[in-house]
This record gives sequence, structure tokens and C-alpha cells, in this order.
Amino acid sequence: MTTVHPTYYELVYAVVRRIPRGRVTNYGAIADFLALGSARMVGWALNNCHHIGDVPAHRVVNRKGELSGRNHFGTPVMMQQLLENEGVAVQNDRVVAFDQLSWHPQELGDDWDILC
DNA sequence: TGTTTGACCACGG
DNA sequence: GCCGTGGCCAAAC
Repeated sequence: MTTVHPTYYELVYAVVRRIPRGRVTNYGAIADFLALGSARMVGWALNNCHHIGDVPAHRVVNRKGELSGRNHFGTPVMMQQLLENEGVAVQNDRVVAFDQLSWHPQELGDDWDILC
């Protein structure tokens, strides 16, 4: 591991940590905000998020609002339970009123680059 | 070093 | 409105 500067994972994790409680976002929004890589890359990064432990990956869903990553949690229902615990209604492995709960990283403000 | 693989997205048919 | 295809970029093999 010679690379010392923040990896792409770090950026993704940082954004995911900033997702407000009770809100959800999608992979494309994160990738678009970072202006790096692609939505696939975000999913790939989240695949390794278990290595971190404090990343609320359950707040990240695909563009359709489906819990596409539920299979990567301990149990398939864990992701849904976590969301419901935050007040996010989930039904049929899909976030209800996803359009309303959808959140974009740009909501953080222009100071994000500095915070990073 | 080239190929394969992803928790995706947009587009066209 | 569903299905196939291409694009995207970084890690693993």
C-alpha cells in the first residue's frame, strides 16, 4: 500500500457519512457529485465499506429506490430494518416515497471540497 | 500487463 | 414498460 493520499473509497465513505438521517441517496448522485469515476465505482467502494464499519451504506440505494445492496448485509432484511429504524418506509425491497426522500450531496454546500 | 468483475445508469428497441 | 447493450473506472487475479 504505497498510496497515501485519500483513495476513492475515502471520498465515497465521507459522502455517505454525510447523508442525513432519514434520507436516502443513489449511487449516481454520489458519483456525479464527486465528478470522479462512475456509479459502479461507488457500488464497488461500498462493497468494501464493511472494512470501515461506520459507513451508513443502508442509506444508499439504486436509482429506482431499490435496496440493491441488501444482499451484502448480514441479513437481507437488515438494510430494510435500518432504514425503517430511521423513519424510512421500505416496502417490497424498495424505498417508499423515494422521490421525496432522495437527497443529493450538493445539499452539503460548496464548502464540501474544503471539508474533505 | 491484460482480462474480468462490480451494491449502476442512460439509452434504444 | 421491460430487456439488452454500452459506458464508466478502479481493484483483484
